[in-house]
Amino acid sequence: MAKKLTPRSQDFSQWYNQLIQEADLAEHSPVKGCMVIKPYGYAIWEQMQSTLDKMFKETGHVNAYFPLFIPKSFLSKEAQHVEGFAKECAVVTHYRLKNSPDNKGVVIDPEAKLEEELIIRPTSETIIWSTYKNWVQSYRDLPLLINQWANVVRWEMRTRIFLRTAEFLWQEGHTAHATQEEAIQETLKMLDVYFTFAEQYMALPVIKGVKTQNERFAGAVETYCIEAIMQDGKALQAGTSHFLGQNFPKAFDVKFLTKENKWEYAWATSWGVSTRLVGALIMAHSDDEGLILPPQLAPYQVVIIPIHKSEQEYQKVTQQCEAIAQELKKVNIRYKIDARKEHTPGWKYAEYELKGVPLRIAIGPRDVENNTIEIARRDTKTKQVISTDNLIHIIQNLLQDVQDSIYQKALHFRNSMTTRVDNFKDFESVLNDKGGFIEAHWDGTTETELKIKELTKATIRCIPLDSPQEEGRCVYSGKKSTQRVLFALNY
RNA sequence: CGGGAUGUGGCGCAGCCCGGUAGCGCACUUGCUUGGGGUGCAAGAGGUCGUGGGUUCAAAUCCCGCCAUCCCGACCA
Repeated sequence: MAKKLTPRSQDFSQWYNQLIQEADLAEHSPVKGCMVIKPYGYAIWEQMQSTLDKMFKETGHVNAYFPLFIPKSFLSKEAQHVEGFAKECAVVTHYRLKNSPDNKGVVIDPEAKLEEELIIRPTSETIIWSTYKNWVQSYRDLPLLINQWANVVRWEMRTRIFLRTAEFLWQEGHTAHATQEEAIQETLKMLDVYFTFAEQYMALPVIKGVKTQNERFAGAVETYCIEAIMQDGKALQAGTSHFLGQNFPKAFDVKFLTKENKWEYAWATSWGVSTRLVGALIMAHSDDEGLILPPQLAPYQVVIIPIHKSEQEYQKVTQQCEAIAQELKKVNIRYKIDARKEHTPGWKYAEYELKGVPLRIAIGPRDVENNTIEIARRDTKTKQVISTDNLIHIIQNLLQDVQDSIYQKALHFRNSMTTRVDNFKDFESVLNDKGGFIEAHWDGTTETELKIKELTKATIRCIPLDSPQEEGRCVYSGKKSTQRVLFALNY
């Protein structure tokens, strides 16, 4: 092996950065915090997109597109919201450039100053609710179930490729409902969609929970989330779903007439996941040899590599590769044949391991004669020679097996990295020595939460939805508590 | 946005302390060779030394500003 990644155990973030570079996922752009998503990285995002998009549509949502630019004044209509985002907004002030007087470039044309500055959306609640105002008049117009795929900009001080970039891609759902109950149901329904997507497609075990007041989305009444643990023991928020109450409808005056002919404000939700999920996928499953992708999201589920010496062998072997590919195609398995002559098979093995392709098929002259193939799993690095009889069935099973076993592996890891703690000394030592999720009692106050954060850098990732009621004492203050919450260091 | 480190061909690095006109490995091109775990040999091509100033006869090298990346902190998906 010529190329070696820095081992995870030695330097996790260096491993992460190198993996992204070597697997050809993304690279930095000249602007701080921005990334170029390269074709292979984007292909993973496209898999996520198409899966989620289908799930959104199955739950009754439709796509639309709202503009990138938001009038500055819109942002300030919801008090909490502006406070949350003001510090990280990019602002457009002019609409024209001109040649500089010394002819050495371009300068902003001072004549072309905008009357009202435009914010580049950090999220679209304001522009969307200002639009919904015109769309909602009667209870018959509700619910409004709209999603958009878009880019947003948040001017981050400290960036990390995929996990926190200044510009990122995401989807944001924005729904309007006639009743509070329906909006809450929608919020939870979409949380479930994210949960299913994470668990079944990303093979990523996640905890459903609700955010504390302190961690809540600016402008939300309640923020729900799914939280995952990464291989270095840090938590990552993988998706959020907000019940927005009537905050935005009131700020933007979105009212409707009920059956009883009375005016009421609509009830709102919003929910989103972003390209951050690509980072989550990398950090959850991959190893020191490279990426490990769950078959459900891998751009190629199977790579086929012909092995040959003479031209005659090449013809024979690639013909067999093509025949098998046709079978894969029939059952919608995503595949790639790499018949390039400029690289040896060994080189290609290493390459596709780096890129995390779940299954690798190698076919050589001996295989053609014997009607066999060699098939190797990326996750376990095991390989076997099997007959081409019943091949598709075996591959389908293997793909399912890889999907299941990387999920199980991640689940075992999370379980082993979840520690129940009942005093602050243990809290600190577990956090320092081991990391991961800490289940502990908390007295419910922001004051205690902030104090713990100040002392340990750990935050409350969520109050798990399925966490049982249990009498206890706050791990920090010793005050009474009825439920454990999840603490962790986080991305 | 504060503290620290770094920036030399696509990638990884040496050269900088002690100024004299840029080198190594991988990758790339061509040819032969090899091909079931990153083949081997030979010949080639490729660099505004992040960027803008300054010092100097002369700057990758010394000084200052800026930009970006990485790590730490404050902030945040």
